[in-house]
Order: sequence, then C-alpha cells, then structure tokens
Amino acid sequence: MRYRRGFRGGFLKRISRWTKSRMAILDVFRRVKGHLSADEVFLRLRKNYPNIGIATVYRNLDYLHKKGILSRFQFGNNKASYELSEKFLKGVQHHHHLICTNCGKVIDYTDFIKEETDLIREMEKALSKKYGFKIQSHQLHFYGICKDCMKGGDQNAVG
Amino acid sequence: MRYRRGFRGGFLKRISRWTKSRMAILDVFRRVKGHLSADEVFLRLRKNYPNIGIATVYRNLDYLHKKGILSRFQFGNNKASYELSEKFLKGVQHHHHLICTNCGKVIDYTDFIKEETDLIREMEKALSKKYGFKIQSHQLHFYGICKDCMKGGDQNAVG
DNA sequence: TTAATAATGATAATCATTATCATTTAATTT
DNA sequence: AAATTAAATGATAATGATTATCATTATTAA
Ligand SMILES: [Mn+2]
Ligand SMILES: [Mn+2]
Ligand SMILES: [Zn+2]
Ligand SMILES: [Zn+2]
Repeated sequence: MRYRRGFRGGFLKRISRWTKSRMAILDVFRRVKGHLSADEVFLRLRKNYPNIGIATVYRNLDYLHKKGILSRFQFGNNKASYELSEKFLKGVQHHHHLICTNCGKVIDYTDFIKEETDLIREMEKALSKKYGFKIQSHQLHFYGICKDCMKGGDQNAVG
Repeated sequence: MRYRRGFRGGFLKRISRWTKSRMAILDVFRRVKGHLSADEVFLRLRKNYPNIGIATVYRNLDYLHKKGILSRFQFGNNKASYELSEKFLKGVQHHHHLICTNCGKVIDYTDFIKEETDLIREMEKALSKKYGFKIQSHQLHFYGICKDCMKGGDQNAVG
C-alpha cells in the first residue's frame, strides 16, 4: 500500500508540525484495517510510546480528521471511530458499513459502489442547488443483525 | 396526522406498560417536527410533568427505539437524537439528512427517495445474501456546509 | 384487592470527550 | 548551532452524556 500522489506535497503540507505522536497515531491506522476509537488507538500506542497522553490522541484524531486524513464515524455506540480516508491512502477504497445492532460488529462492504456513486453524484448536485448546501462527504449505514447473532442469539449482546 | 393502521393493535401491543411519562414523551415527538436529544425532550416535558426524571427520559427513548417507534441518530456531536419512525406515524415520510459540520444544523430531505429506494432494495437483497446480515434499516448522511455558514463564515461554529 | 413486577425518580457512577496550564518540542530564523 | 516562536504535549481537572443502583410507586392481570 503506497501513499496517493499528493501525499507529501498535498496532505503533509497542510500539517503544521509533524510530531512524534502524530506520526505514531497515523502509523497505527496504516497498520490496522478497520475502525478504531480513541481509546483503542491509545492502547495500541502505549506499547511503543508509553508516555503518550490520551488527550493527545483525541486532539490528533480530531486534527487529522479536519485535515481530511481520517474519516470519522458514529455507529451508534456513543463513541467516535476513525479510519484512514480513501482520499489519503491508496488502497482504501470507497465503502460503506453494515452495523449489527446486537453485538456492535461493523462490516465494510464495497458492493454496488458504482451504482451508488452514480446516484449519489446526481443527488449531491440536486441537493446542493436546492438547499444551498456544499456537500463534502456522505455515509451510508445499514443497521441489522449479523450472521453470528442471527444463529447464536444474543450471547454477545452489546450495551 | 393520524396513526398508521396497526398502531393500537401493532405497536401499542408490544409495549408492556403504557405509563404516564412514556405517553408524555411520545406526545412530545408527535408535536415536534424534527430531531430531539434526551435533554431536549426532558426540557420540553418539565413544563407539564415537573417531576419527571432525566433517567426516565433516557430509558424511554431507548425503549421506544427498541420497539421501533423512534428512530435513533448520531450525527456526530456525541449525542443521540431521535424522531418518530416512519413506520409508526402516518405523515412521517422516508427521508435522509444533510448535516452541517460547521454549525451542526440538520436538514431533512425527501428528494430522490424513489430512486434511492430502488437501489437500496437491490443492495439489501444482495448484502443480506453475501454477508448473512439481516438488514432492518438504513441511514444516509450527507456532511458539508450549510447555506448560512457558506456565506456567514463560522459565526455559529459548533464544538 | 391483591399480587407480581415493570417503571419511576433521585442520584451516584461511569464513560467519552474537552479544557486548562505549565512544559516541551518542531520548525524557522538568526 | 543557538535563539526564537508558537504549536503540541502530558497530566489532570472539568464537563457532558449516558447508565447503574435502589428504594418506592404505579400499571396490569388475576
Ligand atoms: Mn470502514
Ligand atoms: Mn429527520
Ligand atoms: Zn452481531
Ligand atoms: Zn451550518
């Protein structure tokens, strides 16, 4: 997985200071597939950066999100999770999510993205005009019951 | 606005006890268009039910959501908001949301619902099969900058 | 009316996130 | 390389949202 064209000249340029902890946080996301909450990032970091503070993690997640490097999600469990933006890293493809309301599992899917993109593009154009709203991103979430919970009952029930 | 067929025989039947506060909370949603957070519901209730507790509000929002009467959203401001489910009340139409990342405003839109529903139906079928995931609902969120924030700058900036 | 128990209100506790502030550090300038 | 400057950090207090606890009350069905 390589950086997209424009990584150093584009995204990196927007970052005012390339700190040790900021690099480390971004490294975590490069290594991990999927979504991480602030405390999950914090736990993974403590191994190599035992002095890092949780506030620094929160600050940088927010910062990197504002810079367009991380996408931010709230799947319904009262905490934010983040993943690398598809705009930032080559290999992250546009995708959406299936969220199990029983166990909290989140599944990425990339099916129907072509059809979806066509429709979304059209919608964005019309909605922008109608509501004077400048659309920057979209999220499509499907809520339901995952395969495991379907058979197994609620042994892993969330909440 | 009248209840959908099946209100008394359907939704009401699933509710174990039809309490004063539970009725009052549902009444708030019937009167208000749009999304309400727990504390917003609580504030509106205090007028007529000065003894109601905030915990009761939280419990009932969760309860009514689990019963399919309220839809639950997390638009990215770290708190849940609710609205009447389209399945529950006649007059609530299927819609999605534009969320301003600057001021937090949420706009309902009902445009493109026909086209969207066609695609979503197809996707749900395929995703259900592929992932063994029983889909119950979906949410489509557009994030961006609203009209007011576009012109006015960040005078009402959120967070 | 009584019995069973779901629901409530008060409030403590928890969890996620943000604010404060003195200190450190990255980047820029001399 | 040393000095400068402001962004960033870590510790931790504070806040905001939500959940847990528990004794009491109210709803429902018998
Ligand atoms: Mn994802
Ligand atoms: Mn809505
Ligand atoms: Zn599940
Ligand atoms: Zn706005």
